[in-house]
Amino acid sequence: MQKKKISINDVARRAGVSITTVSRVINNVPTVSKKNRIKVEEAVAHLNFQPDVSAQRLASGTNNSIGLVMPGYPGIFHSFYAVEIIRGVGHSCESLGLDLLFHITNGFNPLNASNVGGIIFADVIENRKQVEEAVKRGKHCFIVNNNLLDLDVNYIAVDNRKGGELAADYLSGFGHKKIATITGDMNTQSGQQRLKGFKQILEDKKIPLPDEYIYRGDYSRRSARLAAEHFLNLDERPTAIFAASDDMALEAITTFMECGIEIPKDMSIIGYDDNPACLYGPVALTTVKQPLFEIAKDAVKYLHEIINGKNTEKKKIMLPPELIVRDSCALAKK
Amino acid sequence: MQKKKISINDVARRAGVSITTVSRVINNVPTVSKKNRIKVEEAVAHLNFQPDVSAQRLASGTNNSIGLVMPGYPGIFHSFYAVEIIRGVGHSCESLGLDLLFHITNGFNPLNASNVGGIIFADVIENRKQVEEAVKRGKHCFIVNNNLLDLDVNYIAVDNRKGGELAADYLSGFGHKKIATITGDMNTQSGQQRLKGFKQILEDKKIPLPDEYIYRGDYSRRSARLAAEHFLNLDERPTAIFAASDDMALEAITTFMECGIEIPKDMSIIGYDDNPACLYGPVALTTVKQPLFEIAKDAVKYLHEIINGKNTEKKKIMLPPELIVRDSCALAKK
DNA sequence: CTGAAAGCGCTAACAA
DNA sequence: TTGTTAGCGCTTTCAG
Repeated sequence: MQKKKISINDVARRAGVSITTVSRVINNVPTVSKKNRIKVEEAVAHLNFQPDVSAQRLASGTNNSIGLVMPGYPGIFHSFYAVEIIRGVGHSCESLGLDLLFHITNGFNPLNASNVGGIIFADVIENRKQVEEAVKRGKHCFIVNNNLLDLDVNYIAVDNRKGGELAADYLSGFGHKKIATITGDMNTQSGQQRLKGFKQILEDKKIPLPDEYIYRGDYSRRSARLAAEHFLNLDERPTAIFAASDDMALEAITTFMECGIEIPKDMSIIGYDDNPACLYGPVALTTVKQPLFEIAKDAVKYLHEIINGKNTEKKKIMLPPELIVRDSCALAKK
Repeated sequence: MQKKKISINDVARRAGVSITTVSRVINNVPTVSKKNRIKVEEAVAHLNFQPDVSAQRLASGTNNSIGLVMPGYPGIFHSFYAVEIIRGVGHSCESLGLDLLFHITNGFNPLNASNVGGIIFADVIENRKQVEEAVKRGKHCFIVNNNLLDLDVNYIAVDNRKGGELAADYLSGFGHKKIATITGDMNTQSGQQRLKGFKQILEDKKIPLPDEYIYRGDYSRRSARLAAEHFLNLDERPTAIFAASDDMALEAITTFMECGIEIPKDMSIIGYDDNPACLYGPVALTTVKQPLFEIAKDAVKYLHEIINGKNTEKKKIMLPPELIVRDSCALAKK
């Protein structure tokens, strides 16, 4: 069991002041005499006092904590995406002094969010219901990486469609006519949108995209290896590939190299993420960068403002991705 | 701003009962007549009522939430370790109905843990002070992956030393006499212990271990690549390598293969973690497995019991690692 | 600048 | 089986 809890009363008694004064000191209210402030601080230190957060919340009606809801589908935890979001949200909460309630959801359980001031949804996959629920309850929500356009809710995302366009545009600019793609998980908006953008550019440029050039991956390394093997077995091998994540790009490169294919001489590959873990591979990877860490940080920052009523109009933020050119793409052979 | 909060009083009024009865229904106290229970449930549903967690905690003196404190050093978030722990703790909390407060620490800020029932420390690196603080405050703590033997605190860990021994023993059993290692981060207990176990076996078997066979890595892929290059440049190249993580093992393999070295024919490599992401690489990796997910789950389970006073004696759990034999090691050449 | 007093929303005796 | 009542530890008027 816990040690006997020491409360604001104990501090007040020891400092010889009222509990109100102690409360003022705790909350940095300026109207406290220096003398009393010092007495209280001494007592706090001596008694090792920490205020009871539940009581503070109940009394003040505020709640300086936010929930991070992360879809729990297999593999998401080994994705660069999830990890960057957790990092960004975590760091941001820490620096703002917010409690971070972390929730892995299966998408079905209802969310009891009464003990958080607001919620960040890191992507929305099978848990749209939860978002709707939370909005209905009047909770402040912020969606990351998904624009639930039909819902009137704050979001911040990177334009995945634009990212797919960037990749396709870059590869076709090298004169490639046989461009394939390893898609991301098609259950995610990011996977869908990247493919959509990619397709669009090829169509615009009248570059054919046969079905066998679209391999449905799922962001896992395993799927990328299978994709690479699939492309290798094609009569008309592609000469360039857009992988919807760096992880997949790297695994494809490794697979190709094992078969004696040189990158980028024989095969151009572009990834997605700008995952630093892929910087030191066999070839420096050309990729599409999305500022995930920053997005997560911004989401927390805005949500915090919204919770405190400082920023009432809905945020709808769509950031552009950025092409990072390195060494994994080259001109198409004649 | 939030919608006006609806409270237990509103429910009671609508259901035509006292707030006590409502409270009983919420908490599944059996002594409520079926009729009243139904009335209350109707009101709860109709009003969309969710109890205020802060008030519940304050009134009941219980706290069904646990804190997960994760050291924030660079790279930990891209480590298999951190991710597995987060997954394990997260899933376990969800199934037990516990709130999970996630805290990335820099090791210096004091931890206000008054709003959690207990704390799980995922490894302890530069934040030993925080553990001592928490223990001193009478908080229930559970340390994962670190046996702070001098502190009387619960812990659950895998025997890293034993893991190092397993690896060294396995490699030397193939007749290797030139065995090198890429260590983990030497600021971590895991890094230190794995090296210690590794050294011990070589010493026992009278296999020399020159300084240049010990490369100080830090669990990053980058360090493994540098290590591999270092070993390649040695006059006396090692014929076998123990990498303190699968990620590093894989990066080393990739680097070696780029230089035309065949695995395992020319070089045996054993990793650590049994990271499934490394299963589908160029060579199936022989490795030392540690059940991280399970450890994290157990930590939550025990902590939960302890918080509820069901299990008072201190837990000191040290699990053995397990050798997983695949294809990346072979007999030393004559 | 300080303190008394009235709650915040809920739980837990206790009495009925 | 139900309701009354006294807090849980803190913040916040409002007088002084």
